[in-house]
Amino acid sequence: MSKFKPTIEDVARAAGVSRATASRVINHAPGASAPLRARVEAAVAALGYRPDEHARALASGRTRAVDVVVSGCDSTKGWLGAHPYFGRVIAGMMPVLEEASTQLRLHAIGRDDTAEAIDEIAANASLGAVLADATPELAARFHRRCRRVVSLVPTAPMVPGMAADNTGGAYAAVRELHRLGCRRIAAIHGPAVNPCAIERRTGFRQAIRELGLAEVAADGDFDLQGGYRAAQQLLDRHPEIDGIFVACDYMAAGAIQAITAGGRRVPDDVSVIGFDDSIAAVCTNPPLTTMRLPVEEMAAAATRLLLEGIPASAHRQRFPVELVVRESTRG
Amino acid sequence: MSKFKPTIEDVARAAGVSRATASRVINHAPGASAPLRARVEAAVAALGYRPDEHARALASGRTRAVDVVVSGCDSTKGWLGAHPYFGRVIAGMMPVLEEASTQLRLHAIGRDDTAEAIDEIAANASLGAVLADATPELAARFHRRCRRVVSLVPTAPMVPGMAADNTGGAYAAVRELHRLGCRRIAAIHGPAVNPCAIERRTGFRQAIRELGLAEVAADGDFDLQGGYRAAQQLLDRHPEIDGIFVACDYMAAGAIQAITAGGRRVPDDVSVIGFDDSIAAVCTNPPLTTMRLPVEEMAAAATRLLLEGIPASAHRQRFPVELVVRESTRG
DNA sequence: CCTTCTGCTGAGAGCGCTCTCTGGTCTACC
DNA sequence: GGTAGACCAGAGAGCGCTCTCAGCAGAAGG
Repeated sequence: MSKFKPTIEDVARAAGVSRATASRVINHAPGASAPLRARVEAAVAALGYRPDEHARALASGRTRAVDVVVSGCDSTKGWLGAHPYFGRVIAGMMPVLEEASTQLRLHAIGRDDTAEAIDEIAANASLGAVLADATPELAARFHRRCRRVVSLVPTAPMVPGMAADNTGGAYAAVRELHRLGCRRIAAIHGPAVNPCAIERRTGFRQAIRELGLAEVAADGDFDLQGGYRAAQQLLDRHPEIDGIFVACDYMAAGAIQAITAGGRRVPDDVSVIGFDDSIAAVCTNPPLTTMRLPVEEMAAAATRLLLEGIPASAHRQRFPVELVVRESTRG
Repeated sequence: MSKFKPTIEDVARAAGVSRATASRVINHAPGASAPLRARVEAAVAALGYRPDEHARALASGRTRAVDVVVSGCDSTKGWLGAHPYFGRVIAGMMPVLEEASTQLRLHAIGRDDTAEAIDEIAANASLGAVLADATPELAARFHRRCRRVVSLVPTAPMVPGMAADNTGGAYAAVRELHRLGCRRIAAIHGPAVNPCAIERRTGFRQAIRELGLAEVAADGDFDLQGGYRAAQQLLDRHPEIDGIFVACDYMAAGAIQAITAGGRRVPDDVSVIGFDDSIAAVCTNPPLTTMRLPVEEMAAAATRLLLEGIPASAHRQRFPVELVVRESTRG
């Protein structure tokens, strides 16, 4: 209720020490004797003192804050709100930040005004930025400008990244469909420019080639409608298809709708494997067998890297992608 | 590339004016002549100057930042990451903040350490906080401590809120089911303590009573498994059910799975109406008819309120909830 | 007993900005 | 011509904090 906000000056006075000593105690810095330490701590508790982040940042040049950057917000309508991916990124970062009592600042930037946006983020030096879905070019630009940047999608080798094994995941998905007896396996790929989509495409191709199957594929846009249309088109042209690998659960949800709308059953007639293991995977009917993208783990690792300071060495960590069996593949 | 970060001092020097004048120009404050204004603006552009947020906040006592608070993060596993609601809140706020060049800080707080969390947020005075899912008690505590707070869920009358017409929405959903011919209408409600769930329950009851139908209902926990179990139990005990109102899309996805797993068809045997119009609604099979919660609009309005300063009058704005017809209700 | 070293502590100078307050110029009006 | 008023510019005092540096003990060593 009381409007009064105590400053470190107040704490120092209450404890009968100087501002410098109070600061030392509050920041757990060495060079303060036990008795004074205790006095200051008592004063902090008594006054309910909380350091002012801004003053601290100004004086020290460091900020207890991490930026999360979501790009491509204008191009895909409702991208940020609709796609389950971003919630997972944040959910993965939050506990790590919590523990380090660091703030999370969210930035949504469009395709065009990136320079402006980068400047803005760079201007308020945070501990660094997590790039949730940046293109390799954007990531490189960011890296050049800010240094402390970690990307969550595959990007140029010089910028640190936590990337999932998309290629291996797609490869494993196809092998799984094949193991279950599928012999006419098609793919619904993501946007041709998306780095993750590219890797998943590569993994799919590799598996198909190794298995000696014909490559049948259509493109979606990582959204539901795209999945629906692609599945429709695929089944239309290749009615013999008995398994579909879809590069993203959200598209897979659309694909399942298209398949059943076309009078076929999932998984009896067509098995479907998605990618991500997002909320979309559990909402479909039947629930989706999918390749789990460890988004939370990746985001947490990226955050830790930022918090600890990026070593010159650590670049491009790979995370395994695992099969999660549900009911869209025949048992 | 250049590590040099120009300060307002540099701008002033380059423009040949004092720091005060430079500040006036940069902040679009009155009291600077056109020629000087032009010189300062040129200097800003030439140097690539960006005001330091921290210094500005420290000096002025105001921050261009808005907090978003997500509570109940520890109680429900993966709540933040899994539930589509939060992404929509952020998506709604982002454009408004963008325009006002204001930052978005995200806070996830648990059920227990709320006092600590409130203090922390209050300490770094932002423009205010948007409470995404706070209980009425938490909202009241926040309001007492910070003043500038807007809740997105129904709450105590003294704390400003943007709330959807949950009651009316649930009422309308039941009327719609009835209009389509359903005569044995059941409900799957949300948690008994959740304010939104309570309102939806009220709306459901009111409609059922007016229609002279028997009240049949089960409880879920706003999650998929809860919806599944509730639907299973409902159909088990009341096989004659031909329509279900589910208080949240995510639960409805589970309900649809349970209904079809039990050998009935949606919508031929049982019509289902959800609530929210979240991503879950489009991923189900068939896609879900639902009551659209205008989350983005509510979040945007809340943000605007914070940005403009909350007038003493404006409390408890209500947003209409609209029917979105898809395929889980018989045509 | 004096010097050197170590370990605490406090004084004070900023960090980059805002904002009040003073002073100075220019127009308007008596 | 003198005074009031309006308007504009700059000086300077902070905002709350960090961090360097100097000072002053007391311990150790000669």
